[in-house]
Amino acid sequence: MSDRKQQIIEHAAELVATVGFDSFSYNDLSERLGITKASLHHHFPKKEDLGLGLLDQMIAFKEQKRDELLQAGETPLQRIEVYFSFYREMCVDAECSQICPVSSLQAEINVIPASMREKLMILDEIESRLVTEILSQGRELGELKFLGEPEHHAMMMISAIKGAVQFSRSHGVEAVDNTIKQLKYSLGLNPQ
Amino acid sequence: MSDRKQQIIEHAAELVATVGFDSFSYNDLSERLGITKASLHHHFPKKEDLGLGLLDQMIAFKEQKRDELLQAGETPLQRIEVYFSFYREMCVDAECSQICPVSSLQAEINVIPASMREKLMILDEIESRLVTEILSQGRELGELKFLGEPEHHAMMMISAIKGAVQFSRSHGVEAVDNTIKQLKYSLGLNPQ
DNA sequence: GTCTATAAATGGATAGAC
DNA sequence: GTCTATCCATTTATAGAC
Repeated sequence: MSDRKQQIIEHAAELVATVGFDSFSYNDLSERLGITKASLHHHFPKKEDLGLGLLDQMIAFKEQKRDELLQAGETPLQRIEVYFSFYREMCVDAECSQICPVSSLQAEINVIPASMREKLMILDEIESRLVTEILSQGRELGELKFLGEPEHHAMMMISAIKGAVQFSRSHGVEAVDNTIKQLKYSLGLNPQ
Repeated sequence: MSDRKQQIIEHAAELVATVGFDSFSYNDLSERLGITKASLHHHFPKKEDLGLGLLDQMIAFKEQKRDELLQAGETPLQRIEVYFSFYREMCVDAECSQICPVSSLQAEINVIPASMREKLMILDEIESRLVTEILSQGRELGELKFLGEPEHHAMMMISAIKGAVQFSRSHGVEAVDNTIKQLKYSLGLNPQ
């Protein structure tokens, strides 16, 4: 992947997280990058191509993060902390309020091309499996306590944390902080 | 409010829940209602006016639902069941997959007019207070068991259920069902 | 790879007749 | 209240020169 392509995708990622896929234009990218719209079309002929390129990148990034997290010598408890803080930083870091790009694309599911929907499902799968695995291991080791299937609890936690990030746009970071706190209770933890 | 205005708002609500505020056009509405774009502009000169009209309607609807729920002779436990089923039906009912219109607008927060953002916060407040109140009463009566502040647990629950509805677009209704199941555990309930 | 120029379609919005 | 007609800006996308 050329540097330029990479650069374009990075800005596209930011725009998806702030305004959504359908609401940003090649013109927005053109201004950010200082090149013309025509040049952008050279790299990604259709907006759909750009969307797919972005999703491929997101999949690679998520797989890498997952492998880092699972191969590091950390305990399930520490892993879940890292997972939480990833989302917490999402709403603090940016100048313009960002949400999880996956949430953003899910909200636009009836607007984005079908080809993008498929890749979106892959992304979901990776995260679901990751959290499910952490929860399973955590319960086996006695570090985490919860009732029901790890897979179901993972789904609830993922929904909650992503929903909270979206909510933080009107309620501030407290929405995320409080949600994380209660999710820790749901895992039998004491959120100090 | 004239019948026509009401009718327009209803279709706008559906479009916000399916494709989002920025992604539907007066042309979409025109086709659905069988009147021209110009006629739509007569009722709502700017799209922002339509958005505000819709939000006012949503606020009124939510206040009414809240009053019904709180004044009915039901227990907190039954009320929380009604609350859950409201969101569950959201992803089953529609021909085209819908999400909570509030979630949809939150995802577009950097795109919608500032005047709409204010009304969106009011909507959030109503729901937060409602769930907080149900949880408070439920714990006092011993029907519900959870640690931490009712307000914080409410925020987590709201984020989770709305996030799950959004997730159901790629994961099916099970995302919502499983999330509800685990949320019940978090309230000390046995989700049969 | 980047540019200028331009096409074709769509979006929000207005003027004025009926 | 609804229509036709029209305006202007924006958006996606292409052709072809450098």
